[in-house]
Amino acid sequence: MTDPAALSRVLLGWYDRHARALPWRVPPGDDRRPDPYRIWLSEVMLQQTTVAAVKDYFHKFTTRWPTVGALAAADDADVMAAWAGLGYYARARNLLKCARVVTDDHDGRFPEDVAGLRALPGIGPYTSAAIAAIAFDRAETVVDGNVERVVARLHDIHTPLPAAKPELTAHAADLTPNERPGDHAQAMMDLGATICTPRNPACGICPWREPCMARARGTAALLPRKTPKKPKPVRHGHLYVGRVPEDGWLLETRPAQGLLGGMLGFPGTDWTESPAQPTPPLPGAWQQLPGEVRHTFTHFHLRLTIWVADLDAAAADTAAEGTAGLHIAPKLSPAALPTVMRKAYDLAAPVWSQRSRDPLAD
DNA sequence: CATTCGTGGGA
DNA sequence: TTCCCAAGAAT
Repeated sequence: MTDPAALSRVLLGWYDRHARALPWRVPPGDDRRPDPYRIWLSEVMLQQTTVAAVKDYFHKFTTRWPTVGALAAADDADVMAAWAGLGYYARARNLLKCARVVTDDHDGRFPEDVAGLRALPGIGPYTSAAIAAIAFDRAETVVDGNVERVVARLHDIHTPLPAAKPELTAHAADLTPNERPGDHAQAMMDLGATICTPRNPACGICPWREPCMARARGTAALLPRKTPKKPKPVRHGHLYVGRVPEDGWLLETRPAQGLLGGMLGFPGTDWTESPAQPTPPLPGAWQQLPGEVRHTFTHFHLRLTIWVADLDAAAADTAAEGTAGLHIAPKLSPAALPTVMRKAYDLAAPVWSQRSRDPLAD
């Protein structure tokens, strides 16, 4: 059974019985069409992100912004704050750009073809095919990490990624049916997520256990091969958590480009491999906290020294005006911070709650 | 083609 | 502790 049509038929049969229930999914057999806005939003959130991590954010976004038009009208800072903690913040910036293009230039409706979708901010080869297939039932081929793994095993392909990508894509395209292409795409990803997993694949209950070449040769768990990744260097920096009476905080909105771009955070030094000199963002009685904040990004480990100070409101306000993005916020919701900044908050905040219990402490 | 860009959970 | 990785896109 290596006929692609037969393979897809078997896969769809499995999907009809085992499709995962997901907040953005219309179950197989349900005649309703998915809402393209919800499919787009979920696919962007799911880029390099687990279903478990996405669920609460998806609910929060669709409740607060039920339509693409509502999202397009949102304030940038509100969307960035709502995305805080999910990571890859360029996605949130592009999400807003895309919502505004769709609203302003496409009459509030998403393009239904891959080319039109692909032209939108934050929508690449994977996401354009996913939206076209799932939301509009186009016979497009979706290739994500799951599909790469499933196809590499089905055909026992040992070429390492990313060099193997074209070959894997060709095989995936061969499997794509003209009937129910959206369900086929989701079935491929469900199979990879629940059966054909990276480690300990459950080959014994796989609907493709018979045709799978890697299972026959005992190589499934070794695939797909990947070129080794470079080690992560350690970077160091200083971060300054300043408080202003009564409930104010010294914060910065980071530049729109680069790491944590557009996100709220505490000011500090650059993060470099050789430890930098402490350099406060403005004058004050800065005190170094014991310990440090450790955080790992995609391509480096970070160790931050945290400094705290009580600042004079008027002086801080004046001084902050001299630096782009720096400002005094009347209050702070830690949930609006990216995780590395929330770690700094968690380390620094007890300093003041301790002082309020014991005013004589200094 | 290589690099940049987050985070949390699991082995 | 450390490593891997998860429905990738932009440059």
